[in-house]
Amino acid sequence: MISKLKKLGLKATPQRLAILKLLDGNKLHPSAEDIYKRLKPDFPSLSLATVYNTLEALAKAGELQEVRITAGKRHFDPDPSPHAHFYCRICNSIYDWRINPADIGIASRVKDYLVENYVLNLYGVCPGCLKETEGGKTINDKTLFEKE
Amino acid sequence: MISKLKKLGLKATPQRLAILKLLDGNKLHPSAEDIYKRLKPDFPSLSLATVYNTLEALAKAGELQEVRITAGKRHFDPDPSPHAHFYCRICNSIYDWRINPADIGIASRVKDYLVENYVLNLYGVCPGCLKETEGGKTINDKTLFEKE
DNA sequence: TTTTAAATTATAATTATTCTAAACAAATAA
DNA sequence: TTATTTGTTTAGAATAATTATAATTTAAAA
Ligand SMILES: [Mn+2]
Ligand SMILES: [Mn+2]
Ligand SMILES: [Zn+2]
Ligand SMILES: [Zn+2]
Repeated sequence: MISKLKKLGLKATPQRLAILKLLDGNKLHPSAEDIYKRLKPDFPSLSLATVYNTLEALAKAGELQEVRITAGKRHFDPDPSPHAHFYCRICNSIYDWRINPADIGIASRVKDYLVENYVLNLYGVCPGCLKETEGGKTINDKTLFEKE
Repeated sequence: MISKLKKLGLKATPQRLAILKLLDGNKLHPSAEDIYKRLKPDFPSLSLATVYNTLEALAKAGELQEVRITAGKRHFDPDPSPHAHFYCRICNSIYDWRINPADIGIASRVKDYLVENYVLNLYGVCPGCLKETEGGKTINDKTLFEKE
């Protein structure tokens, strides 16, 4: 992990190592503040600005991706590979949603546009929250696409 | 247009009519401030808060959709039907990108998730800006998907 | 070690958006 | 028509996430 930072030309500071360790394999898509609050007890001197600085450096290096799926807040994903995200409006969780880019059918639609990147966000209710409501209030069980 | 507002239970104020008129058929996906600056000369009393209020009321009524495709700013689209958007990093324009939802292949992937909505944003260079650079600096002409 | 360039920190600034409460005006009732 | 009600507009303050600043600290090179 130290060598990973050095490879990127970044100094291996304790703060950065702690952030990297927290993110490693993390599927929760935490916000900068999530990370800050989680590390602050073990790192009383940690500044929120450092969290942002580190996240930006890692993002620029292609080591993580930013996820903009909610209104005002960015989330961070240690998996930089292209994949979609699902946001549950009940528990506010973000789930990975693996879609083969070819299946989205964007490549064939490039027309005269140069497509360099894409973001696919899905919104709805996750399996866990759907179970919670079974037997209770009924949730509309039509998907957006069934409507059409 | 007056009746449209009344149908939604909204009073037909001059401000709202001006905003509706500006948006009608508008393909530019303006921000709240774009709208404000555009109308301010003809409406010296207009407040930015009114623009936001009106946009929120119209969005809630399903008469328009919000487009979150850039970092810190929302854009507004008088076309509430589900469609994707393309953001050109050169001219900062937002283009409509019509994709048949069925072609995205999300419906078949619903697994145990209830999918109520989706957002598909594309990023790159638009045809006009591609032409500008022809003969000049070369832009990487591979799409995201050709890489894979 | 000593040096130095980079990183961290606390705090201020920024930016888009939302809130507030007083003034105003459209719709309705008298 | 006039009065009343209720929703709307307005200016400006407040908020929230993020970014900038400048002094201090520290990792790593010399
Ligand atoms: Mn992810
Ligand atoms: Mn559009
Ligand atoms: Zn959930
Ligand atoms: Zn362009």
